[in-house]
Amino acid sequence: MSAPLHRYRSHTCGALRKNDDGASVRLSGWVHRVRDLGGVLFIDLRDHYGITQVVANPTSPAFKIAERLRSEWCVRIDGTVSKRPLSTNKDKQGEATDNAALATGEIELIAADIEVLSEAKDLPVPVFGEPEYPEDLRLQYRFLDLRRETLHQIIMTRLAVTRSIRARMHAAGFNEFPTPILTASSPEGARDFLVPSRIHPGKFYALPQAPQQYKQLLMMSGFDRYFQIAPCFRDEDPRADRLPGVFYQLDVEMSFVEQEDVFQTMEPVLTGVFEEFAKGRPVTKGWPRIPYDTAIAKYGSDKPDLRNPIEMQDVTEHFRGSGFKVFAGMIEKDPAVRVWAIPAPTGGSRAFCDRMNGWAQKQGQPGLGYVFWRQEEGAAGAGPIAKNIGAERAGAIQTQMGLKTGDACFFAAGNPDRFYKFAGLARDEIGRELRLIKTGEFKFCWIVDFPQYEWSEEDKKIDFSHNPFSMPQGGLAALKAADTPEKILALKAYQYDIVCNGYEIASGGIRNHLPEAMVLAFGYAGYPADEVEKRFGGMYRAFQYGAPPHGGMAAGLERMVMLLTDRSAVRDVAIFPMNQQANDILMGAPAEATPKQLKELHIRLAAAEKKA
RNA sequence: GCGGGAGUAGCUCAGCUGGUUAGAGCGCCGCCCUGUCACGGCGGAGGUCGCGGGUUCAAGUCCCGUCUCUCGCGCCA
Repeated sequence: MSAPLHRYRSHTCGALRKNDDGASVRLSGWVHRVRDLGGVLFIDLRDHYGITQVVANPTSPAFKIAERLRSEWCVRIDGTVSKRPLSTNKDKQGEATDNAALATGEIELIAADIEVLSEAKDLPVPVFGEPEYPEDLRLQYRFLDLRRETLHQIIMTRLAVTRSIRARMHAAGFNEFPTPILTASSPEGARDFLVPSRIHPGKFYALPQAPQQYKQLLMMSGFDRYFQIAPCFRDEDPRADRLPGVFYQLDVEMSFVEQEDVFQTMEPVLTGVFEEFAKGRPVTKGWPRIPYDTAIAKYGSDKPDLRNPIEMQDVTEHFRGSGFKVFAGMIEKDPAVRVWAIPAPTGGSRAFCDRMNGWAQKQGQPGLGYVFWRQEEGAAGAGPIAKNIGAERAGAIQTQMGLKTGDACFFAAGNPDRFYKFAGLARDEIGRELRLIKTGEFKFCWIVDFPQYEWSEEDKKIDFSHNPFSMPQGGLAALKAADTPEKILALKAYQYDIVCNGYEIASGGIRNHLPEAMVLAFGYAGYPADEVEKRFGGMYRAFQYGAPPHGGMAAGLERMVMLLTDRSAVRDVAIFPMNQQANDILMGAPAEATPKQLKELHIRLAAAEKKA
């Protein structure tokens, strides 16, 4: 030990072990916790790498300084490593998160000298422990929140996931391309964040909602396989699974591929990433491909949680002309009306059925009809619907659904276009209430064959249902053959989602790369050819010069990390998230601009004009 | 834009059909304590009950308005 000590540390707080016994070392870190016993004082010293217990004895000059230390002061401590004399803290079964066994638990540092590097005020949010703290306070003091063990580890997991994705994508022959952040507004989709131009008065850049057009242009440019962990900016209201402002996507595009090629390439990448970070939790091998229509019919959702075993069935025929006048009347009046049966294994009690009925009313529905089967009535079942439809129909439903005594079945009737969502919600609720959803695993599927178009009730016109850049199945020929609104609405797209545990984690498609097909496709949605050329000028032009068939997908990074780290909100896995009002309350954004800035940008605010 | 929930000490929350000086735990401060690791013991400070108005002899509590946060719907190609 003849070399001079480093100014701040010879080791990290996670490094020392019992074979370092007797060594003179220097540590720097934060005061995690102080336990002052009067005659002896313990400091848990923490840095990124771990925690080391420091002991200050009253005979040491360090003792006086140690008595002053408070939580989260930043200090440098010199001392001698010592095997712990009595109890160690290595194998302890830690209950509290902060008190899990320490890797350094067999040693401690006998303090000889302590230097206070910087003091900390009283903490608005504690770093020690995991108490509930309001989110706005945590966001305002994000730097303190990030020091906390759990959040610190979540962020490290996020970084590791990102690293793993990059390695796997590179190994699969992809290259990572950065794409512009200041770009043109895209007329479809979410609201843009706009950036005013100083050089061009009255004109605006837009932050990309996704690098969609750039990645397609890279395919036109002959690069073959693109990926990027790309920031995406969308000015929409957030949700628990949707970040306000910015989120990151694993964005992928490949040339000369069909849908199956994208599946074969990406499924192993994502399965690999999930298995790497799942900590033993099972991950679906060989993801089922579920057509969109099937998903709606069986699960009432295009992002079904497959951990929930409930599968719905169509039982319309059992209610047609039945004594249950509400449903029978609906079926009579509108041929599109279907009746969903939502089986509820083990849900066969009046109390449970009533509870579900109450739940449906809270959702704004008139109720949720049901039949439940118990010993007394046999197949005839019990409950108001059972009485109305009679024993024969009730028995037929029981047979079709494969239900046993002690089970129940709920019924939702309506036009599928609008009503499937409620059936899906009921399926979720029943699964949750009956604890049928197996936690601790990752159930993946592909949702395929999305419709290319849908009828927009609001605009009274046909519109793209998902991605306008997707190629319809059957390509140009199918587009040309769709000469009626019915045929247009029946077109399926090479468009797919990856769903895991009820979350849409990726979305993609095979793109429409033919200018003629693009004009046709947009035309059906009401966009004239000259507008397509104007709005998507760069891409439309590129399509004229030998566009390769191509396709890809984009996967939400935060959603994947959220699932892997068992969080229920994507905000937990973002490093510096904004709050639900899209405020960055740590940095104070958005903020007012100075008059000088506004003038340079040729912006006059209505409020300022009023004052003037 | 719409609907649900919340707002009482720095934090988590209690506070009954309106009724004397608004409480507890954690945190903070002080004192005691030589083997703790959620250390322990004793004491203390700390409140415009989100804000504004109203009803009442009396409002944390009831009514109206408003603000903030949060969850969901709309929206999210």
